[in-house]
Amino acid sequence: MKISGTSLGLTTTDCIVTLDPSYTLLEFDSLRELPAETESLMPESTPVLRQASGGLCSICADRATGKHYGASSCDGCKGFFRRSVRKNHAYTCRFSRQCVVDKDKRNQCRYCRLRKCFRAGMRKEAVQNERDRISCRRDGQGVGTLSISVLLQAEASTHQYLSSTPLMNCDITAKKIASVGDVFESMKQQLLLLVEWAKRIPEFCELPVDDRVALLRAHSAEHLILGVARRSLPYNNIILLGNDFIIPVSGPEPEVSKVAARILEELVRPLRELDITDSEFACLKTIIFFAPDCPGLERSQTVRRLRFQAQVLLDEATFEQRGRFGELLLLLPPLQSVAWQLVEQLQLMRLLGQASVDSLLQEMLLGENVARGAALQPGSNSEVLMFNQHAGPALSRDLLGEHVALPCNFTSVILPVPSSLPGVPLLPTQTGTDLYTHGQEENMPTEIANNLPVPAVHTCL
Amino acid sequence: MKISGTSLGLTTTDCIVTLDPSYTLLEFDSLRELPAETESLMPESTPVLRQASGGLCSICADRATGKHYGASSCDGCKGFFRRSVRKNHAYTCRFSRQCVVDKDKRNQCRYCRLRKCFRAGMRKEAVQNERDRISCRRDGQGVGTLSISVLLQAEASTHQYLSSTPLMNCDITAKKIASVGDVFESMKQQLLLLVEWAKRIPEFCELPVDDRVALLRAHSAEHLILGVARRSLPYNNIILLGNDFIIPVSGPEPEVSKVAARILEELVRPLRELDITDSEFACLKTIIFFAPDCPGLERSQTVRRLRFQAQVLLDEATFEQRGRFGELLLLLPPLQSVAWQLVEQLQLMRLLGQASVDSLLQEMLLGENVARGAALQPGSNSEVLMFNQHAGPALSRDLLGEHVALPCNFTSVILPVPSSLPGVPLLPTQTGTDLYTHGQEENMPTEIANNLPVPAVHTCL
DNA sequence: CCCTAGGGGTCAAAGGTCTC
DNA sequence: GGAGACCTTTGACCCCTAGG
Repeated sequence: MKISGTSLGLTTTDCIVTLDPSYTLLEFDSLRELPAETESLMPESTPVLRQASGGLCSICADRATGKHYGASSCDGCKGFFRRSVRKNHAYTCRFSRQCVVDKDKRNQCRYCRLRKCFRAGMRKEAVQNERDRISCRRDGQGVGTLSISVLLQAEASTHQYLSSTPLMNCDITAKKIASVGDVFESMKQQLLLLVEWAKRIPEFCELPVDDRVALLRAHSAEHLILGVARRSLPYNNIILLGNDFIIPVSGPEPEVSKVAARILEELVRPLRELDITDSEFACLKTIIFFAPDCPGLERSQTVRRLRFQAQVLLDEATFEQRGRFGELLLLLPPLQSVAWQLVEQLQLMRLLGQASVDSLLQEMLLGENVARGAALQPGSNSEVLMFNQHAGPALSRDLLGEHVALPCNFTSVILPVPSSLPGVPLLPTQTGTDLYTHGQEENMPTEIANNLPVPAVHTCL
Repeated sequence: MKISGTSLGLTTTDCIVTLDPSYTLLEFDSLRELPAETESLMPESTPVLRQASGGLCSICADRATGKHYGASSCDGCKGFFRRSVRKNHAYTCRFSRQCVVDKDKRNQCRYCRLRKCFRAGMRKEAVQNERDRISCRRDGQGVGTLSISVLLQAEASTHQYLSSTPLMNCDITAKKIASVGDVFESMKQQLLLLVEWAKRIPEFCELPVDDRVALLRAHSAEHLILGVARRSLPYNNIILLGNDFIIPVSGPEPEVSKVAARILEELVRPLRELDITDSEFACLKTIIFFAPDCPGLERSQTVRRLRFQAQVLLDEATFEQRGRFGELLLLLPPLQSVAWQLVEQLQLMRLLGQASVDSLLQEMLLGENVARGAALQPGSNSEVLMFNQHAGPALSRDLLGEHVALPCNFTSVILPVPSSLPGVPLLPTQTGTDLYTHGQEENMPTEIANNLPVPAVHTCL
């Protein structure tokens, strides 16, 4: 140490020369701090709070607040030294570098004050790097424009119907087992809520209408499954539908129970172990929703960015627990898998004539672009058989170069964000009402109704 | 008394201590792993893992004073973590949450420092409350034994055949377009390599044989796709098979090209944009491999832990780039989707009699538990039609309570870890040789051959 | 009985804040 | 923009205890 001593007063003789910015040439090594030891002799008996240390500042003889940077000093000299070193200030003495530095005159010559700081034993090495700020600027995190609060609000808005009926039948044993019709009914409700949910996300509303439709269709089955899994978290061996019906694992319908069992085992169980939070759920849903590989997407890059933002939000919401982010993302493959099985069951039931599939379900879940009430599009039978969310009609057409443009004449009817109340046909307060089949046109805003027939999803937007 | 400082500060903290709801909700005990220890178990050979040596703080690389709260760390990071958890601080990064945290800069961003504490394995549950010592709960089990170096070696061992032929035909234009037979041929090779790869992972070898078979079957199609995607990274609009044939997007076989197009678009492109590294690839493959939801798994929890270790390894390998970990994991759903389509194509081709599917392919890709040369198992036709990796025969039987025990009399022939050279029927040096069909029994180790007929996968183990 | 690892606490001296 | 009174954070250092 004492390297400064070696470079001792060599060049510092002319009075006008500015201090070397890096302070390496300073000769002030003749440290003679007098009162440094006094304080150590003093017992702690002095109850004076702050500048209790009985010493004096070895630079200006003000009351010292302790040792700073190597010298007993006051707060003023401490701050002065730190600022000088941090900003690498180069001061000049206007006189002959012999200025008096005391409590009253210490601000009259910075050059001489700094020189005295060094002489008193302050070392510039003791000044640290700038640190993080302490103050609290509560600004939301997030990379882009997506924010957790918006996502949480969107999520909350789609639950308002349920929560409005306070604690609606919390007793599971009192709930009725869902028939196939009840399941379809619930699915329709949830799909409509999904549309509502999406419309609460401004970034979604700014996409072209075709992209909006494509996104809504792309992973709707996964959203259904994810939603039902989450709703069922508090219960054991039971799936709770949105319309308050239940599906027991060992229910009457083997096809239904099969899917239910997988939901419970592969989704509910891990979700429960993770004890997923609302924020996490909101992010996960958004990640699933903004699917950049969704076929026919015009703004694929935008969607990719949105998904990126969502996954970074999730990462940030989970960083306290190592591995949690990954575990949450790793729920997506099984979710997709279960969703697939659900769609397959649907297809099968429709093929076997066991159920009439509503047009909304047909369009969103089965991926078919049907006009309401119109017949099935011809020529897609084999594709239905080997249905696959991605290889459905849309993508197949795409890959075969048979791209069929989605109807674009409905742009005018798109309501970017629901202004006040959701303008959607509402959820029934009592379950069991088929709110869509045959009864929907009347409930729709007239400007949409005028354009009938249109694919169902378009009418919801 | 010296309480002065604290008593003064009592009222001034509120603006900093913002309530972060997620902060208090984390209790998540089940997945507590300490992969931080993995590196202590492995030689220093891995160049990938920083935080390597045991004497360094895994947060800031200062000298560590021991393990604190679950991570080897210095006193500074220890104190920082305790204070942060105790006071429930919610920090904000002023930049983009990518701050470097090292000895010099660790105080520049508390958000990033705390985040790194968590990522390094610190757990807030380990911070005890004032003077009140709870159980000193030794972390006991759970030590992550998986290491990147082992995974990299396993990966390298399955490439040795290819790299032994130096730069084998780097000119793509000189390569031949694959016929359907060539594709099958390549798939078989790659599946055998997958078995070899798995056998290089000690943790895999310690699993019961039925679990090993189940894992090998579960996501084999995804491994094929992932491998081919990676192999094709350097090329444009072309899929490069393992046996050096190529599949152009606009090839003669529309069914094949369809899958190829998706591979290129949904996998090759993002992988190329990410510029995936060897370590990342190795982790990703392992994550896919250890699929805890795989039907019929006995040691499901063990597999889940292994996957957890793998995903934490990947997280650590990618932490420098924000969002990278998530983007990599988000490749898995499309990978699964493409794999599904591949399997569907296979099913279809077999149904239409366009190709004879080898028994290995049948077992591993189509999920059927067939004895070599035996006829198709009856009664699964409808299930084949709606094939689904999870809902395939095995799971269906399971769910229907028709669990068919896998043959367990082959335990004795299992070779835990390949001692020297892989003891598998080797890859042909020249392509086009069908090494499996009708010609395999002669190539197998005799003790396996004596037990014929057995499912193909068992014989490989 | 002692030793050690990893909990807990302390407080000098860094840092930052904010009004003149 | 600087000065400096005032408050927070950091981390080296030490104590304590259970498990070996």
